[in-house]
Amino acid sequence: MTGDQERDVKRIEARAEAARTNLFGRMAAIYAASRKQAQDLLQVGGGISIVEWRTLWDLHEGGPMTIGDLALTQSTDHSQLSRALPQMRQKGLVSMRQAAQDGRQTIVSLTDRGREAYQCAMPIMGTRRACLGDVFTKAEMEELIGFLDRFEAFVRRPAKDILWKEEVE
Amino acid sequence: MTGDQERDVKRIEARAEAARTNLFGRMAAIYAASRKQAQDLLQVGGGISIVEWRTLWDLHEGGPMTIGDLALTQSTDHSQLSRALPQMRQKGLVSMRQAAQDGRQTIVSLTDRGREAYQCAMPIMGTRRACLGDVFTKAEMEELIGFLDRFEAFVRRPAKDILWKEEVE
DNA sequence: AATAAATACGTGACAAGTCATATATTTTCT
DNA sequence: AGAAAATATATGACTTGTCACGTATTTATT
Repeated sequence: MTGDQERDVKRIEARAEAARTNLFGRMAAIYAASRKQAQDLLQVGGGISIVEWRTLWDLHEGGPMTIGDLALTQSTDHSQLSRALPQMRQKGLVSMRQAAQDGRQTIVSLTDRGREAYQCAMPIMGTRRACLGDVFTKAEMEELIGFLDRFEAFVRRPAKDILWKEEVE
Repeated sequence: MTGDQERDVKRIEARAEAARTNLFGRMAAIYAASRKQAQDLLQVGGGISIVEWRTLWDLHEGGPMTIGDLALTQSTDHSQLSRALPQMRQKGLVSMRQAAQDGRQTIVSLTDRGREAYQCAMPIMGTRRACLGDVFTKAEMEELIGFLDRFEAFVRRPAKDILWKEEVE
């Protein structure tokens, strides 16, 4: 009974080591670290948020687009943009207008001030990508992206599929 | 002027395609999907949260440990555990007591009910890992983990390092 | 021994995601 | 044309993660 209540450092270390090879757990920690690094960098690059940076970048590269386009490009929920865009408009970074052809859509465009904000953050975020390019060769990066494609396909499977599949076997 | 205000579908599609090879952006979307899948599965496996599942699992494998041990094993902030553990104790899943050797520490242990909750969720989460094993060979998985080790080392670099490095070059 | 520094944990505030639901506008069907 | 279905966006509620700061306890220093 008492033995079960004891803290066993070796056993705990073994557990931590096992966790290192758990892809799901690793993704959580790695993404959290990646996000924090981006936030820190953007603090230097004009004090904008990650969502704002993505939006400036997408609008700069893709030109004016709807909120749905932005959500699709960023693989995120449109609600995140619904919340961020009014603030960005207030800061003068983007302009928004109802689409002429389809009144449900909102067309978002970069303003001059938005372009300035992009130019301010871009070198910093570009440096980051350049540094990442020193960590992986082109071939390795392609391989990693390929792995991630497969992993993403897996995690997008509905929970049902995963449970059913095992039942059948 | 008007041209700049037009939504250009081809250009937007090109932007979305470019985003596919952006590791940072991909990580965000993939982890979000992974988390959602885990939440859905845990809904079936006893209705526990991800933090609760991790904690049950770690305690089951690693035995009684401190809150700090749990945070380290899960590579997460201790605050997350500080919030989750009182609820878990209230549900009767874990017991907590002040460490004898060090009064600052709290030793967390699995209760019988906690073991039951683990046994309930484990088959489902185990099935998930088994299914992932069908997606990657052992060698591929090792390679992927190796890539992630390197990526993690990169995203854990302080923002300063990344900016300074480029200045020097 | 007394003080200073480090450590463990609790808690408030926030960012970035998710979903569900509501509303306005289009599109489709009869 | 009118009704029904689909779509685009807004919004509230929630989870998972971060940091900063406060307090209690332990360890180190003088």
